[in-house]
Amino acid sequence: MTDYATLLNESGLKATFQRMELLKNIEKYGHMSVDEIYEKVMKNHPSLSLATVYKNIILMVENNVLEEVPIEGKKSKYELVKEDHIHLVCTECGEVEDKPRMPQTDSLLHTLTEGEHFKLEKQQINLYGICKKCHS
Amino acid sequence: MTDYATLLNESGLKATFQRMELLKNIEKYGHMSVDEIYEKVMKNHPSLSLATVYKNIILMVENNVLEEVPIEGKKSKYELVKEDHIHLVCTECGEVEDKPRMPQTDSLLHTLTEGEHFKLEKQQINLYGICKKCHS
DNA sequence: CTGACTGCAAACGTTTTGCACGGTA
DNA sequence: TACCGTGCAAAACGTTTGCAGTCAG
Repeated sequence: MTDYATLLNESGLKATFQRMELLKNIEKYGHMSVDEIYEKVMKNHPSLSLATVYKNIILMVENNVLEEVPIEGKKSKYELVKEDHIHLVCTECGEVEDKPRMPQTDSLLHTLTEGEHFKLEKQQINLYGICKKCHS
Repeated sequence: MTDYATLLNESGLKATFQRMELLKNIEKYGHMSVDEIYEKVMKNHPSLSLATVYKNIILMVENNVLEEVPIEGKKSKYELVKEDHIHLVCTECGEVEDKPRMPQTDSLLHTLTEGEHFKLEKQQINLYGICKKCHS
């Protein structure tokens, strides 16, 4: 789908096989922790080093290709950088689902920081609960 | 201020000196990471063990006395459980400030999960940016 | 008085680092 | 070809655990 090689190059990073595999899997599964990524990529590329995964995640976060999703009581997950959205986090199975952000939300949050001398850079909304699958 | 002994007992926990010191410091500073808590409490109680800090934070989170505040790229901070609010996180100095939550926000987020079969339990809003002090 | 809590030290898991080799541009 | 990226192993770090002694209820 996405052209990962171009994405990487435009972000100033070399397009190695390992990096493209990381991106492919993260896009496929949506949100993944470091070891989930490691396990998945290992299947097609068993010589992959966990150190490489760590180095590249840090690098791609710094270069705005990936974004960290910190989650209460669990290890952070990572997702491709995309337009602002909300996370539905299932407290049972740990799955994270994206929801589009309503425009009203945006203006509401901007209003909040106005007159606060707080230079807003980024918004992060996580809703915790039980997802469709687990709620039965 | 708050009667920590009562708070602890009502939560089913013994009111030890160490626990009350943790709570006193967390309330005083608002939001603290594990080692910030450890360092501060150590000053008045040098024999404190880091293991005790860990054990008690886990316990107090489980018993709804403390709440974890996960933050991008940093270690989680902990705060006293209180009514819903928004976090302003400074990306420069790391300080976290509370802002009261507007009622509209609440209904907006509830609306989002309606028809989603997502049983909403808890909302978490973090706004990242540069705070008053750092922005000069 | 008894079970729960503390401090210590060791164990454990996760993340980072240094280095020799290999691959991208 | 030059430099950046990879894999490996070791080191560093953060967190958890087990246990003997202590304390709150």
